[in-house]
Amino acid sequence: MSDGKPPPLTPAGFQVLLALARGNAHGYAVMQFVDELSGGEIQLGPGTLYRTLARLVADGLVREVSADANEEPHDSRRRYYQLTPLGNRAAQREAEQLARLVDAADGAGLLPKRRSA
Amino acid sequence: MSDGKPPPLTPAGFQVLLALARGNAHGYAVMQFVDELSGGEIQLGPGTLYRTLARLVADGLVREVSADANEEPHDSRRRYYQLTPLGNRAAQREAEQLARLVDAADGAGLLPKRRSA
DNA sequence: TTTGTATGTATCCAGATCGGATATAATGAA
DNA sequence: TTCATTATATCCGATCTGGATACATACAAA
Repeated sequence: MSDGKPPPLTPAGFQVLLALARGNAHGYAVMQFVDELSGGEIQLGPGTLYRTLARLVADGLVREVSADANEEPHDSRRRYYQLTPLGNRAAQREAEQLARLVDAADGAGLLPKRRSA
Repeated sequence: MSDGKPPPLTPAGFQVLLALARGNAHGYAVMQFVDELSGGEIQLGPGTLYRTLARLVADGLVREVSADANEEPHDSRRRYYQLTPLGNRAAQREAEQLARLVDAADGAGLLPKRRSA
């Protein structure tokens, strides 16, 4: 089985998993998603991106899949990736961890007007 | 001035700033706070902790202060730290960044029952 | 056809960061 | 005195990152 408990995530690793949680994507699209979501403040860069993808595949959190056919012109360079069940659980764990952090930040008055109600 | 825009934060750096946002504290207390907040899943360890504190001080995000006198027995080993205004802004920025990430994770269905309403 | 630009993946390197071990010392209780 | 806990500090190997570089395909324009 590729199951058990997921290995610890790096910050870049979570960014990639989060992008893939919205649907299968190829590397370059992941890069753009991260850039847009952060308003340009976080950028992966090719080095970190493809290295991270390779590690996630090696750890069983992500797998490569053939183009979903619903893609338009079919660009032969693209390599698509998909979350595995293990990767999904890892992303959930990390998201909950981050949510706890955000709650604490909110409680410390670091956020404008959040979930205080 | 120590102002301008705050330098980028490392994950460990934010953990420390978040702990200090709740009030001045000494290093060991910061370590325990991080451990408890994460339910034991994140541990700083002395190496990362004191190295990070030194860097934050060097960057002007944190300053050392004398024991607040409201402390009980007065342990001469303890060194207390306090957020600077710059450090507070850096923590705010990072907290907002993380909140955006958590929102995205929620939108992708990675969180149990969050702010979806 | 040729040229040029954007897209897409991949690897390499120097520097930054981290976890854990180790060292040292003061505190407080037995 | 003895001992475990608290507290700070430094060192080392391993990991992670950003940016440069390289290379190839797609596509539009000339």
